[in-house]
Amino acid sequence: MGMGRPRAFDADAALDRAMDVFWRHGYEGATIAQLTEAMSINPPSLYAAFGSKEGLLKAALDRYTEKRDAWMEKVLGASTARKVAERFLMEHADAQTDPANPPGCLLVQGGLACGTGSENVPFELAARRTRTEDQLRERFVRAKAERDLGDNADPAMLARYLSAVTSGMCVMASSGANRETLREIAAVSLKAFEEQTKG
Amino acid sequence: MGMGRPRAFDADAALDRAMDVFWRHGYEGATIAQLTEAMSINPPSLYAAFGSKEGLLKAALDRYTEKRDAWMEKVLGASTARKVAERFLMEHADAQTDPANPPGCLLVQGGLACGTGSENVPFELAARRTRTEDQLRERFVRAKAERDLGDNADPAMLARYLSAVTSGMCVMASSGANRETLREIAAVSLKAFEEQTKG
DNA sequence: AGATATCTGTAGTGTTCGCTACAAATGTGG
DNA sequence: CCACATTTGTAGCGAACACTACAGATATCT
Repeated sequence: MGMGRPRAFDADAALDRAMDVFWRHGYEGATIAQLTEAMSINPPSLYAAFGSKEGLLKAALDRYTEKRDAWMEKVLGASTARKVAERFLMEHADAQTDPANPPGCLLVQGGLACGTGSENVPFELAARRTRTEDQLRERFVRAKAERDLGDNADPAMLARYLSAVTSGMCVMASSGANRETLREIAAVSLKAFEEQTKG
Repeated sequence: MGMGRPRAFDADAALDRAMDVFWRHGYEGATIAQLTEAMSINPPSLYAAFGSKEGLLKAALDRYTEKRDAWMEKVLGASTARKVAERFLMEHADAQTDPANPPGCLLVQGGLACGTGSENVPFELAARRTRTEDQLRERFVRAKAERDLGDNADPAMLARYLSAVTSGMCVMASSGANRETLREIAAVSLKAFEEQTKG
């Protein structure tokens, strides 16, 4: 028994192309025609590999999360909670205005509100955003144990605050805010973070 | 010559219904069938009154902006820049979790990224968001003239910061954040605002 | 080499989309 | 009461949507 004709395209490279389309047009705004053209494959290959449009999105999100985890490891590796916050905010400002990608972040631009039948998509994106928030919170819990953060610091609230600010930066980036503007917002937010860890 | 059969529905009430659908499902996720059903009219009435789906969105946004302007007048009427920021942030936390509306804000949930042919929609929403930011900035310029804010305060940056935070709160609200959570974020942001106006 | 299993490209499928033709209905002005 | 202008409901338009049947191509395993 044979093992069948091998796949002629690289799945990860194709997912990177799909990510770009979902990022630029949102889940519902992206059409199969645009996706297959960007991925340089035909519809049957897409459906054989990923099952459905939503399956393709999930696969693209998995790949996005992989990259993001590597990035977060670097951010969370900073020596203090304050430096973690600074890296997180500043690198977000840069990433969201990186000309190599559409503006903002796939987890926000992908779709906050979707039509009937795609209700799962916003949930899926929210779950990935929550993952980042959880990683931050756990890092701040550690900082508290290490006496880097004071006893009255609230790791969950600090993580939520940083998550909210970066989500807001996504919205600004999607309407054309430049890198300098986002960095200013990040700088103000960092001061808020510092204030919050003093009290 | 006669004046024709009069319209049998109230346009403003219909727009309120349409707003809700766009808000909940986004521009692209909202279908004409859902809109007409919510508005309790038939497609020809919709097209006679608003021209197209995009025309309906713009009309709904105009109505939304009207209400928002009234709301902003109240916010901007506070006696100091700090109180303006506090009202702006706290009332946003409440409005975005008001059970009378879908979570978040129409100007964000409506669609940050859209498909080919609807590129205008994100621009339209962004323009309305910018309006709010402009109103805040002008209020802070006034506060500076009144010696309420110091000479080194940056009205444009303060306005952008508040705008970014409330946009971020929209994203959190859309994924289920409750009122208390948003108020906490607002409180942290208010401290950042205060810090920024001291330096 | 031959049998088998999977992929690929062509060419569609049925459904839903935004939108509209048309005729009946309903008001105004003369 | 009559001509006219506009709206209303029914019914359906062409186009675009996500998705797939099918046949030929290309690999593996015996």
